[in-house]
Amino acid sequence: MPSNRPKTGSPQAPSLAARENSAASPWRASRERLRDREVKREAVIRAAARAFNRKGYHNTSLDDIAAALEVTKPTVYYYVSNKEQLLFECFVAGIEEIRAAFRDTRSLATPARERLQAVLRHYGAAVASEFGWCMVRAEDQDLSPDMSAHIKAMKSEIDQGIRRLLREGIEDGSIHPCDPKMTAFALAGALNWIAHWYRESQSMTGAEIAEAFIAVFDIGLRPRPEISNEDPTCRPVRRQSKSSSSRPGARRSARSKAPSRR
Amino acid sequence: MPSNRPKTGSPQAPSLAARENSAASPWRASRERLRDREVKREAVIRAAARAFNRKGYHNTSLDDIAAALEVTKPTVYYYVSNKEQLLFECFVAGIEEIRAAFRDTRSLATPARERLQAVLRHYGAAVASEFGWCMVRAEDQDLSPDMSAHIKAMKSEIDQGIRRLLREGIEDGSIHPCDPKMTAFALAGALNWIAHWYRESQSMTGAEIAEAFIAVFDIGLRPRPEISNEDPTCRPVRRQSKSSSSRPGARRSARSKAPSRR
DNA sequence: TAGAATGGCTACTGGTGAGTATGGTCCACC
DNA sequence: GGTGGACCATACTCACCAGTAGCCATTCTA
Repeated sequence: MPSNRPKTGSPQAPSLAARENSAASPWRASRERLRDREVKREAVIRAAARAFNRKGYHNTSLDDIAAALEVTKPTVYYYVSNKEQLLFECFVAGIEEIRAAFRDTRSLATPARERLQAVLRHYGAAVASEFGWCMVRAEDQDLSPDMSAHIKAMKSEIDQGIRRLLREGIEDGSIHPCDPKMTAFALAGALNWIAHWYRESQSMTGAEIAEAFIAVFDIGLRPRPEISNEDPTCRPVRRQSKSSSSRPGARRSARSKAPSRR
Repeated sequence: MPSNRPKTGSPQAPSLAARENSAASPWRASRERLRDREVKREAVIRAAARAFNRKGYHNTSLDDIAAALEVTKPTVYYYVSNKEQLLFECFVAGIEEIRAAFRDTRSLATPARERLQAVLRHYGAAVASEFGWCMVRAEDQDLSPDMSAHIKAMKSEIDQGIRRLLREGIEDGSIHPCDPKMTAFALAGALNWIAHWYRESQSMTGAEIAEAFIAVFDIGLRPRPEISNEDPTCRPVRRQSKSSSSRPGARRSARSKAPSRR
């Protein structure tokens, strides 16, 4: 195995994405004697994620990232070794969420379809998160073979996890027989794509989008005589601000004004 | 409206993607007195698409593209005005396929669900084509506001087309009531994502992948008592080379030990 | 209080790649 | 047999940006 495999910062840390989302530069706090290298390092990574998200990896210079933090480029290099590593760390921060989702559901005793849905909800939330762009778009071509291999392995792990849940669901009867491989591709693709169009300004959260997608995948397009429009799983997604009338086809009963949890 | 909207080369040409796929440089032919500016221009665009596809937009220099054609950079600039336009042209070449699919199906008298499926089949083929990467990945951030707006408009047109088919399907009863917006996102996302993982070496064509996805979307994950496993729509996807027998549906096929490519 | 970390800055290097100035060659047509 | 234009190459310019050298200030430690 390669001796210089990329360091993941603190691999066992609870997850960068999970922390509270302070947009302010911690350098100000540093001046107030509060210094914590790890906090700053994470701020660098988070700033990078935001910049990549907004302008793309190649259109973001380390000067941009430094400027966002009100420091200079060498300061950024004080916390990360290079730009590539920055992308890698963002990727890891994003995917860690999904891996956690798999760990959490593994112990549940529910049918596989429900466990799969729980995973997909987390998946959607992760993709719509600050690190979603990096997780989804980190390209082989932009990374060294080492890191590329790492990323590929982690992606494959997620893919295999979904396939496994599908197989289990087919076995326990909670999922209609299908080709696990292609189905996993379709599910992951739909969710990954969220990173391409989702902006935080959107009226829905990532989990809500995932919920809507799950409904689509669950029911399917072909009419289901056994499920009425009243079924809550095919309710229209709720919208917060704009055209509140989402006029979903059919009677109107389907509206049901999804009880706004949260 | 902006005076300098990007020229699309020959907008009414049958579609660049449709032509035969000659990998050879036409400059050799040129030496043999056969000169056709348009043919060369398309060769440039196709070479660009191939390079973008393989290495990404930012990792591809115009020198690379020129080298692939056995010419020099100024020659490339003789046919296109800049790199950005190259990306734009590739995008247009890809999306034109999908627009054609909508035009073709518009006249059909079949239920909307079938028309939608026809469109999605074309969609999948287009995304897996040489120009798929460019179509799917052309980023706002890499393009001038002008071109970005153009691309956004074309993408929106496709999106709206899918939503319309969904609404029609809900109305004519061929599609189970759903939220057209989110469903369109899910469908398009799954198909778009093909561009991220598909390589021509794959054993399936784009249309075959689309077919498999359609089956997933059509039936849904939740078990359907009214559809047996024998139903052809939930057959495992056929593969060409390896297990050549398409061995449709049925018991053990569900496992299908998805031949771990590579 | 020396001196060692620590954290940050200014000011650079070196490479890459988009785009161009200029000029040569071949052909068509007069 | 010369002239103009289409086509393509050599050989640049210029800007941007990743990454670094070296120095300064502050804080911690002995």
